[in-house]
Amino acid sequence: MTLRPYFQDENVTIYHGDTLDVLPELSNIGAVITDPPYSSGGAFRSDRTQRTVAKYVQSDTAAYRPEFAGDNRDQRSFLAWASLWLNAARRASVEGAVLCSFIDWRQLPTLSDAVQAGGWTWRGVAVWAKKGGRPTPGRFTNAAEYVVWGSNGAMAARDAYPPGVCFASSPRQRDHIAQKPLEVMRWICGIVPPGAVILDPFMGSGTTLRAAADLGFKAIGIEVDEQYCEVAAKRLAQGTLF
Amino acid sequence: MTLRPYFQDENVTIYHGDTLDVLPELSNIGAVITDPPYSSGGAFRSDRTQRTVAKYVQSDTAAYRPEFAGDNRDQRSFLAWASLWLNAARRASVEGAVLCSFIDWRQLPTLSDAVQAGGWTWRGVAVWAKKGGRPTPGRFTNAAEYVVWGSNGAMAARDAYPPGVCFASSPRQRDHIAQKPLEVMRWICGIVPPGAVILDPFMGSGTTLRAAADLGFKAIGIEVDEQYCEVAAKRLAQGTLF
DNA sequence: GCCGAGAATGAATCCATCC
DNA sequence: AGGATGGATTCATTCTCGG
Repeated sequence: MTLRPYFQDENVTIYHGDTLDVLPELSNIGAVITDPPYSSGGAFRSDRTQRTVAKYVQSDTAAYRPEFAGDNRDQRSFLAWASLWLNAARRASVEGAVLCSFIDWRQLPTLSDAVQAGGWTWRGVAVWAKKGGRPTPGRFTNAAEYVVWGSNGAMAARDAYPPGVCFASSPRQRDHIAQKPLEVMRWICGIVPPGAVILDPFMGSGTTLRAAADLGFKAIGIEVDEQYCEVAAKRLAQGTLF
Repeated sequence: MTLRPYFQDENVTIYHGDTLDVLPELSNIGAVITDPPYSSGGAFRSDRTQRTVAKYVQSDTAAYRPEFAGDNRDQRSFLAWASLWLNAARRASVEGAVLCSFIDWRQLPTLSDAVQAGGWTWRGVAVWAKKGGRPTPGRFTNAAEYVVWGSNGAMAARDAYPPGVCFASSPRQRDHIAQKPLEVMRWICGIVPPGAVILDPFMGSGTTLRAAADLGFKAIGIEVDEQYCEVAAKRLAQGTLF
């Protein structure tokens, strides 16, 4: 297979395609930072298999945001699939590479299993504590997302001390339902060794690449949905910061 | 078996004994709030089986704090044991009772399994974000503990909206290595329906009972180690707040 | 420019209906 | 009976707008 980038400049490369097809073609990755589909959202299977907009977007008046793919797996299938891409991403990575994957509370245990099944050493959990968040009567407000992180074997010592918890609001203006704040992705990049190539196998609107490029890293993104490839390419070409 | 309290006043009862022996004698519990031994503290069995003081206390000049029991289980054994006490605690609980158990990142997935194996409905994860925390070079600072929470069947609706993240420092002065801040236990009590009896099956130095009593709840504590029964009884008798 | 009031929004959850 | 659908609910934070 020969890969042709959807977009490329001196720092950033975007591939349009399924992650499991593209990953085997890559190598020399120093850090995998990503926000995969959670396949979450509700106690019942019928809730989880809704469209992503129905599951995750509450307001009718919210600006239109398109669906995203791959968010309808059941628990066992999510584990198997996550183990696959995590293993493929590790094989593309150098010894000592870092992995950071976002997840919600419901899939955190399953993802931690998948990380280890994929051959990574699980090293901890970091927390994005959201300001705001939707309250539910009589329950704890669901106000955090989690970053399961680890490494491909031993990690080199390094003089950096990224905090374990980041307080930040969801971005007001978004191209993707699950878009992360730039501030949060910059925080995660604090774990990356200088000079490492950063890979996001579920690029979405490209916040990881934007943060990586801003911080002087080279970065590669993979995205299955062409409309998000376009959004990300525009964002990176324009240097839009939000 | 007849239970004789180690300590009792109008709001609080302490039983000295193994939780698995005492729980079958209890009933009418409205909330289980506890901080069990994590059996964590290292990637290897030889790390986990150190004495608790060696594992968790780094400073030589720290005031002497006694060992605590039940912290040496491996992963599978932890799951089996946690499922046992969680099930026993649920059997002592009323329909709709709430469960909150502290845990660290390493055992969070296992505890979430045990909660469900014990018959509780898993409803989420709340976060205690610690101020400070010990930085490690090149890693995310391990600066959070987690509260796996759920209920015994359906929960009654209630007009309360406890936050999902609590930001608080570890107590300066501690009688127990794993002692939680009173502020954190008060926060957790925000999920408890008015009038519920609160149970802590791993009482330790009694912070849960102290917070519960301060907020007007009746509370029951179980502790296997007599010296902690004494510490907690003193704390509750004196009304010491820290 | 600053401040205060009003409005919008969030990877949500539950439950009654409908098929 | 069980899956799918749709509506109601909630508050901290942030944004907008006017004075």
